[in-house]
Parts: sequence; C-alpha cells; structure tokens
Amino acid sequence: MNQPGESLRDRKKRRTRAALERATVRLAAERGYDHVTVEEIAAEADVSVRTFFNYFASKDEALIGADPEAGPRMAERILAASDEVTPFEAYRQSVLAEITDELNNARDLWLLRKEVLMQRPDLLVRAFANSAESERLLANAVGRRAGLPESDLYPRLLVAAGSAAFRCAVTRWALDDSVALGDLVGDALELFGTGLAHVPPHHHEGGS
Amino acid sequence: MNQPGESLRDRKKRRTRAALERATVRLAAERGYDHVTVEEIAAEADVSVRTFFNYFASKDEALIGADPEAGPRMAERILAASDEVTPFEAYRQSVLAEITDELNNARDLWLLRKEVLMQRPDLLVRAFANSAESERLLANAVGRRAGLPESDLYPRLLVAAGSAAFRCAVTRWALDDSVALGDLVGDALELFGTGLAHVPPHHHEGGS
DNA sequence: GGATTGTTTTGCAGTCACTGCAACTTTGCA
DNA sequence: TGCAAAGTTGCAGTGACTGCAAAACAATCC
Repeated sequence: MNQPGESLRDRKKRRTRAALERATVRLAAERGYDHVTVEEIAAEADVSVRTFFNYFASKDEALIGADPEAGPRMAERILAASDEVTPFEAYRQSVLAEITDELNNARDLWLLRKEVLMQRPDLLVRAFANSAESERLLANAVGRRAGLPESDLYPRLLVAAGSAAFRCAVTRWALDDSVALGDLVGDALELFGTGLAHVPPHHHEGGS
Repeated sequence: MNQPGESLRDRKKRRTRAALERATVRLAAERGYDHVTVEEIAAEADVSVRTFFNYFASKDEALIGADPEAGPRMAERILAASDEVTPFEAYRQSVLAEITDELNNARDLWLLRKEVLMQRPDLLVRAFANSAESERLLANAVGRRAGLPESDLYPRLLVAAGSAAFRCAVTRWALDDSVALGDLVGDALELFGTGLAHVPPHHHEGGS
C-alpha cells in the first residue's frame, strides 16, 4: 500500500495544507487580513493552531501559500534547458511555466488574494522575503548556466527582476484584470529583457 | 527662539531617533537580530519601550532606519529634472544621489548592518515592504514624467528595478566589499537599463 | 516668572503571532 | 496484532505591537 504516487498520509497532508491556505485567503478577503486570527483560520480548517504552524511558518506565508517545491523545480528546469537558449530565456520560460501552472490550478484563490493585496500591497513584498532561499537557489542555477563567478551581479539581478516582474504584474492586475496575469508577467519580463533605459512605445492595454 | 532651522524639540527628536536606530543596529550586529529584544534596545537608547514604537512601527524598520522623507525627496528630484533626460536617467540619478548621501552620512552604520544582513538576508527584503508607500509615490512621479497612463507597467517596473538593484548590490557587497556599494548599485541600474536579455561581458571585479 | 497650551514620553493592560516540549493519535509495515 | 515513524495537539511561555490616559516637557502669552 505504498504506491510511489501518494500514500494516505501524503494525501491528508496535501489536503490540510490546502485547507489552511484556502481558509486564510477566504477569511482575509472577507474581513480584512488583520481582522483574522490564526485561531480562526485553524478552526475553519478544523485543525489546531499548533498544526497551522506546522504547515506554515507565518500567517503571511499561509496567505501566499508559496509552494516550497517551486524553487527547486524552476532551478531544475533552468539547468535542464537546451544550451541553444540564453540563460535569460531559460529563466523566463521557467518562470512563465510555473506561473501558468499555478494560475490554472488555483485561479479562484488568486481572485480572492487580489482583494487582500489591494488593501495591503506590502504583503506581497513580504511574501518574497520568505523565499530568500529559493532566490539563492535560482540565482545559483542561472549563474552556473551562464558560467559566471559566484560574485557576479547578473544572476542575482535576473532573479530579483523576476520577483519584481511578478510583483508589479500582480499589482497592475489587481487594479484591472482585463489582461491575464500571465501575460502581464510576460510583458514585464520582456521589458526587463530589452532594458528600461527608454520608455517603451506601448504594451497590451485593454484595447485602444 | 523659534528659528526655522530647528527647535530644541526637533533636535531632541532627531537625536532619539538616531539613538534608537544605532542601538538597534549595534546590538543586532553584536548578538544577532533575534537575540535582541525591543526592551533592550529601548534601554540602550534610554527611552521606554513605548517610545521606541512611537518612532518606528516595527523592529525591522528600526534596523533599516529608512528615512521617511527619502521617498518624497526623490520624487521631487525626478519631477524637477531637465526635460532633456529620459525618465530612466532622471530616476537613476535620483537614486544614486540618495544613496551616496546616505552612505556619506552613515557609512559606519552600514558596515554594522552588513553583519546583520549576512545572517538574515530576508530582513532586507522585508525592509522594502515598509516603503510600499514611497514606491507608489516614485512610480507616480516616473509615470507623470514619462506621460504614461496610470495603468502602465513601466513606472512600477522601473521603481521595482531600483529596489532590486539596491537589494542585490547590498547582498553582493556584504559578500565582499572591495567595490563601493554606490558603484555596485550603479552597475546594477546600468544592467537594468540596457536589458538582461544577454549576459553582460563583465563589470567591475576586484581588479583584473 | 507663571499660567496656558500643544507635544512627547511613559506605564499599563491587553491581544496575538509564534516556539519548544511532551503527551497522544494515526498511519505504514511486518 | 503490534511496533515504529510521522503527524497532531495542548500548554506554557516569550516578545512584538496597540490603545489609552496620565505625567513630563517645551513653546507661547501675559
């Protein structure tokens, strides 16, 4: 009864984690992030407070619900990409793939998160603080791929640009979601790719 | 006795604020950020705990000690810049001026902060969450300067790139400070300006 | 100088996030 | 069925942070 797929235990864990994430987002959207206590979240998900903290290191983390395996997965993809493509391209595709996946699996959650993030934009920034480890991982992957020394700024910058792109895209998307979030991230990365020195002519825009 | 320069009151406030900032950084560098309580910091600065929180909204904020007027000041400079220069250039110069100033006035503090940030890189990220308001201000300034609509991604991206540049530069600098922090930020902004699509040939490096 | 007014500091009581630890329960496996 | 590993829970404790109302202080007016 130990299929490599998933044991009962694993399934339960996944469900509990998801329930906590959902509860956090739902309640926060409903009555405002800091009018919701962890106690209420835990109750909603039918576990103890202590269990909440076994799954998430902080309330912030639960709200964003960042997949701890996203970092390693992306690093993997970057290193696995064909040598034909530039490190930038490899990174870009890795990011977009991850985001597309995420949005397909949890579009409804993101719509709720949007409400919360509109009230408290700082939460999005803080969320990235938790993934400092993932950032280091990705930067290393990019650095190795580009054959650069540890001390080079480029890999770090590229990864930071990715975070920034995502962050800005979400902020913009929260303002008006007539353009898909994935496309906005794509646009943002495009701009970082070609450089910010000159104001770009135009991007998407609703339709003018 | 009310010189527009500075009243007794103002002087005292500045001194208290500075003392709290110094105490926070010094103690954190000495025994690690979370082995220092706000109570100890307040004691070191000779004020009550409650007063600490009158000056800083959080321990994080005190560690970074971001000047609340830096945002408005930079926005000012961006809008005041000659029409000859691109918005990017205006922003770049505004950032570099601010950072140069800061480093000239508090180089010693930054050397201590470095110790703390090497242990806990996430604190630097979190620090920027507090300046979400300043970011909005700057983005608006850039947007107006570039004649772009509210919804355009570019201004937000440029400002986010600035944060990222600073963040990465500090991280790199903490690793090896043989290159001046100001120069590293300059390099980073340069890269954002010309685009990340291709791996740059080389930057500073110790001396080759 | 002394009364008056506006500001800052402080103590206090309270809430809530988060942690370590030691039972207790559930699941995986023989 | 019985044992070991993994997961859950309660509990006690720490420490960041807030609101409030009183005390100390600085600027101003007479």
